[in-house]
Formats: sequence, C-alpha cells, structure tokens
Amino acid sequence: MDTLMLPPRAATVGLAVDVAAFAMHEGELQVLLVKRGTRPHQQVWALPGGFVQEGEELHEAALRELRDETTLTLEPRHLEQFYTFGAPNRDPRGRVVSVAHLAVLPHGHAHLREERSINGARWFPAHQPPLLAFDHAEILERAIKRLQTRLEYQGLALEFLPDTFTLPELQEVHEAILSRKLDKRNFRKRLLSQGLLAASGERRSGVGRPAQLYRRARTTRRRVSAEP
Amino acid sequence: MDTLMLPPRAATVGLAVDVAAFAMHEGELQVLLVKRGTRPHQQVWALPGGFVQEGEELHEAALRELRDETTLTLEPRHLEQFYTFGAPNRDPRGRVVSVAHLAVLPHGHAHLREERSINGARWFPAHQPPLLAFDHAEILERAIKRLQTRLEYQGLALEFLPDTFTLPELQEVHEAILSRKLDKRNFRKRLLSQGLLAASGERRSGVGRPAQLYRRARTTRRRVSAEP
DNA sequence: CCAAAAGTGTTAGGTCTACACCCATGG
DNA sequence: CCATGGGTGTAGACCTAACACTTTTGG
Repeated sequence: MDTLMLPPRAATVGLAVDVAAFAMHEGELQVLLVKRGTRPHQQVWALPGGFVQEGEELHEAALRELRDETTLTLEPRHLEQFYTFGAPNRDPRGRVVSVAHLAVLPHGHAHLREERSINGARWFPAHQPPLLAFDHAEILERAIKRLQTRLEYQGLALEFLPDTFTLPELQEVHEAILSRKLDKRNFRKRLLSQGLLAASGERRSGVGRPAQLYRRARTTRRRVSAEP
Repeated sequence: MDTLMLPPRAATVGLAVDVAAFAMHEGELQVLLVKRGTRPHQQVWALPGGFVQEGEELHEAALRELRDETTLTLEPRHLEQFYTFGAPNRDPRGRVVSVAHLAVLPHGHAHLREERSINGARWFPAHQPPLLAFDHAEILERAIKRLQTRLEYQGLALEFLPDTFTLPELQEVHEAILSRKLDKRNFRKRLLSQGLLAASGERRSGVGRPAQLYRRARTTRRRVSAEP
C-alpha cells in the first residue's frame, strides 16, 4: 500500500481521528479528555485521538483511540463522524488532517479503569473545558452543537442512560446538553407521545416520591433519522 | 513540511477533495461530472476532485479542482464540506481519503466554457447519474440528502437562481431538490413570511401572465443557520 | 377569445408554550 | 407531619396541509 504515487504538488499528510466522547455525570454533560504525554502541547489536555493505521476504517480508528488512550471499560453507544479539520497549520509538526468524531457513553462515568488513570484520562464539564491542545477547543464546540441538533432525531438522549431510567433523568440529559431548562409537563407529553419509551412497571426508591421506570421500546421507532 | 514524522504503524494516505456541484437546468437538479482521463476508472464519469496541495485549505482545494477540471466561469455560491470518505479500499491505488464538498452554482448551466468541454465536464440529472467511478455514487447520494436538509435553513435555494427570479422559479428549485411537488399557495405564504425576499417591482414577460420579480432582501435574515 | 401561467384565503388539525397544584414516599 | 421530588391538564398561539377559482398576458 505504500506504492501510492501522489502527483507532484500533492501534500504529504498525516491522517488522524479525534473523538469528543460525552457522558452525563451528576446532571452535567461531561467530555473525556487526556493529558498529552508527548510534544507538541505536552501536558496539555486534548481530545483522545491519533493517527489512522493501515487498512483501518475511520470509525475503527476512533474506537481504538478511545479505548487505548482512556482505558475505557464500556463501548460507546453512538459514534459518528461529524467534521474534518484540515487547516494547514493546525498541527505544528506538519500537515495533519483530523476527522473528528462524536461519541456517547452510557451511564455516568464509572468507565475509566481507575479514576485519573495512568494515562491521565479524565472527565471535564463539556461546557467549561480546560485549555485544550491544537484546535481541539473548536472541535469540541462543534461537537456540542452537533450533539444538540442530533438530540431531537432518534433517541440519542437515551444513549446516555442505563437500560432503565426515569423521565426526570431523561429530562436532565436534555437540559444538560441544551444548557437550558425544559418544562416538565411538555417534556413528558412529547417524549411519551413519540413511542420510543416503554414503562417497565417497577419503581426506583429515592428521596421523594418514587419515579416510574422506562426502557427503550422494542421496534417502535416513530421518527426517522435525517442522516447517517 | 515533509519533515512530518509519523508513528510506526500510521498509514500513508493521500488526501483528496471531491465536489458535488449542483445547478438547476430546465427544472431539473443537475450535477457536474467529469470524465476521468487517467487510470483507474479511465473514461468513467466522476465528481470533480483531486489531491490537496501543500499549504492549501480544504475548501480552497475544492474550489481549485472545481475550476481546473471543469473550466467553470462562475464561482460557486455555496461551498461546504459534508462528509469524509475514508474506507481503506475505496481507491485501488492505495489509501486515499476524500473530504467531500457540496457546491451550489447559480443560474442554469451556461458555465462551462464550452459545452462538453475538452476535459469532458458535463451536467447530468442529479437523481439519475451515470455509472460513477470509485464510491462517487454514494458520495453523490449523500450530497443530495444534505442538500435536502439544508434547503430549509438559510436561503440556500436562492443560490441556484440569478439575482432576480420569480416565485414559481424558486418553487421549481425546491421541488427539483426534494423530488416532490409543493402546494403553490402554501409555498408562497411560507417564503414571503420569512422576509428573505424583496419584490423588485418589475415583471418578466413570458407565455402566460407575467410574474412578479423578487431579489434577496438586504439584511433581513430571519432564520439562522444551524451549522457552519 | 383561448391557452397558459400567476396569483390569491380559509378552514381544520396538529403542535408548541405557558402555567400551578396534588401525590407518594422516607425520615 | 414535613421535606423532597414525581406526576398531572388546559387554553391560546402558532404552524401546517388541503383545497379551486380568478387574473393577466400573448397569440
């Protein structure tokens, strides 16, 4: 495969993927970051990512980087490419083009094998990230925008929650992603009328009145996704 | 810039852009294709595209390929990246990743310096393309889907038309892109209430009753775009 | 005066928003 | 019994879809 002959003026580029991986924690949208161990931007926080390997699909590379760099114990529930960043000087080492991906991890953040793992992977509030390496602040910003527009379609919000969950929990996910409060009654009406949820009969014990538990409905997808 | 040191297993890739450039012609959505002059897929129709050059932005590369391969005389009115195709075997020459772009060209197709120009650029019905090289059929399909979802936002449909146009013409653009008929009265109500159009007083002569001419309203963008 | 295309309103149904009180449980 | 959080309905505004006839021009 290194027989690829490029035309004379074509750029020699590195092909990378970066992953903005989101999860909910304590009512807040969080994003997974790693502390860079090598130059450039050594010791600066960055989105997990790296170079695509030979024969590897882009989404496979995204999955691999997510697993390797973060010692995640769970597979992402959703993974999609959302934009490609290719400004000539975005990486001081040379031309590196990054296909940015958006991932959703379910159920809080008990996913790192150890808190503040050895490779320095940690969750941060997605809306107030620390200083980020390269153009990762811009990538994160666009990932959040995409997440917001994707919320409506399909049941993407469900991917943030465990198999069973309560409506207040689901509403919390929406609110954290959109950064605004929603009306409880309208939210319930809308969600229940979509037919994506099935009551699972049981109730969860807590501080106040127990909430009805729901799970994904079997096959009844009422709304159709807009784009792959 | 060729000092870029890649890690051991990183793939050597060619970075390309491909452009699905659309225009209206005789009430039909058309796409610009070029006949490939070199192997692989020699003599097969393909989207205009090619390798990104050193120091070149992705969208600049898309513009350059569009101009060079098609001898276009007009600048596109809209150009956006919409998806990156990177399957390992999509190009038999080796690993080539293509950042696909969507372009809109205004006003019919009097744009090629000559019909069936020397480099074999020609317009085809976008919904019934000929056999296409590489994975360009898939790229085109997704470009059309994106075009459809983008129609609502902003005044993308306006970009297909000259400076002044009639409402029936604008409706024809919408219908051609969506592949379905729209209700005339509802269409007018909706478009006029958006405040994107300004009547330009004049009238165009034709077969039946002359139509009111419109142009883009100055600053009054009511709806906001979803994504850059 | 005829053919061709432009233009014009109303109604019904559905969707969205705002808004305040009662209920079930644990301590 | 009280604190905590879960659960419920309605009215007005707005948007959407369906639907048929009249107007203006050129030939």
